[in-house]
Amino acid sequence: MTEQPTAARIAAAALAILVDEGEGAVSMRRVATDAGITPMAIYKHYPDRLALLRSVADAAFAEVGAAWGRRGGDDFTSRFNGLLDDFLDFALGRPHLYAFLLTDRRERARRFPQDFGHEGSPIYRHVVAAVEEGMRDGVLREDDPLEVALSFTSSTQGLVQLYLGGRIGLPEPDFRELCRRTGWRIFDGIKA
Amino acid sequence: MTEQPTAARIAAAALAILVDEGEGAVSMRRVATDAGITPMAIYKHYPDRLALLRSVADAAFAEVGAAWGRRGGDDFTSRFNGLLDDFLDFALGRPHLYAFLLTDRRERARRFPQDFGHEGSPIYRHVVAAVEEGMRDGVLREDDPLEVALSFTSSTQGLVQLYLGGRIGLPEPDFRELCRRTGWRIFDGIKA
DNA sequence: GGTCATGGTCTACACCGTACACCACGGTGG
DNA sequence: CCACCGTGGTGTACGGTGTAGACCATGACC
Repeated sequence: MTEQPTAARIAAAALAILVDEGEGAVSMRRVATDAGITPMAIYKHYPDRLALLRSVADAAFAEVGAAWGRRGGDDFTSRFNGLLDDFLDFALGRPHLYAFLLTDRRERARRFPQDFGHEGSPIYRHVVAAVEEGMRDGVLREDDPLEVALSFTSSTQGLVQLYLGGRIGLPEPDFRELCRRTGWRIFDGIKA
Repeated sequence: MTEQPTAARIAAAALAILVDEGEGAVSMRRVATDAGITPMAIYKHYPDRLALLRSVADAAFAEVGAAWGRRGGDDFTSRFNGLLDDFLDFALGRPHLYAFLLTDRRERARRFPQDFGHEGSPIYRHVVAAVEEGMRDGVLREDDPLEVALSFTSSTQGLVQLYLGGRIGLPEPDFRELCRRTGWRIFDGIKA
C-alpha cells in the first residue's frame, strides 16, 4: 500500500467506486481525484473509461475466481454446493461488480461452446469438471457435459439476476436456499 | 398516427430509440427533436428520464405480453414450448428493450413469491398455470408450482443473458434449440 | 374579466468523456 | 557533454448530458 505506482492507484480508486456504487458512479474526474491525479493523466495508462472499467473488473474477477472450486468434498452434490456458494458469495457480495461484468457486452468474449472447455471461465470450468466426474462415477446420466454445466450455471445466473433486480422478495439466506433447491430440481428432474 | 397528442409523440420517439439503439441512446434532447418539441417540454409529461424510459418500456412489454400464452396445444410440453417461443421472440427480437427491462432495478417491483401468483408477470403467469395443470394431470411430480415455474423461466433468462452478452457463439436457431434442450433437461432431470 | 392550471419555451448550471497542446524529467546515442 | 526523445504528468476546451428555474401563451372557470 505504500508508494504505489500511479497505474495501481488509478485501478484501486476505480475498483473501489465500481464495487461500492456501481459502474455509473465511476467517472474519470472522480477516479482522478481519488488517485490524487489529474483526469487526463488516466489516459496515459488506460485508453478510455471502458478499458479502465474492464481492466479493473477483470482483474478483480480473476482474483476471486482463482479461489473457486476448493470447497466441497468428493461427491458430486457436495462439490456442486461448494461451487454454488463460491458463485453466490461473489455475486451477492459484490453485486455492482457482478452486474458490470455480466452486462458489459464484449465482441470477443469467451463463447459457448467453442471456448468453454476446461480452461474456460472460473466457475464454469469447475462445474464442467464436476459434471464429467459425476458422469464417470455413474451419478449423472451420459449427456453433453458442457451443456449440462451450462444448464446449472445459467439457471443460477437467471435467479441472481432476478434477485439483484429486486424481483425476489426473500432475505439472502432464503434466496440461497432457493438456488440450492433449483439445482436439485435440475438434478432430479420434475416429471412424475 | 395522425395528430397524436404530445405525450404520445414523446413516448413513441423514446420507444423507437430504445428499441433500436438501447437505453444509452435515449437522451432527452434527441427524444425532443424526434418528437418535434423542446427538451424541457418532456418534463411536463414525465418527471425525469428514468420515468420516461420505464413508462415506455413497461407499456411496450405489456402490449407484447398480452399476446403470450396463446401458442401450443393442450399437453404440458407443447404449452411449454409455445411459451418458450413467445419469450424468445421477445427477448431476441427486441434485445435492447429486454435488456433494459431486466437490468433496471426497481424498488417496488413484483416480487417472488408474494406477487407472483396467477396475476403475476405475463410469461410467468402462464408458466405457473401450465405447471399446475401438469401436476394435476400427473405429468409433473407434486412440488411447489411457483418454484418449478421459476426454475424454468430463470434458466431461460440466464441463457438469454449470456446470449445477448455475446457469450454464446451459436446462431439464433441453434440457440433456441439449446434453450429447448435445457428445458427438457430440467423436465427429465440429469441424474443417472 | 380576473384567476389559474396547462403545456410549451429559453437560459443556465453542473457534470460528463476526452482531444489537444504543453511541459518536466530521465535515459540514451553521438 | 549535449541533443534528443519517450514517459507521464498538467491545463484548457469542446461538445455532450440531465434538469432546475424563470418565463409566457392559451384556454377554462368563477
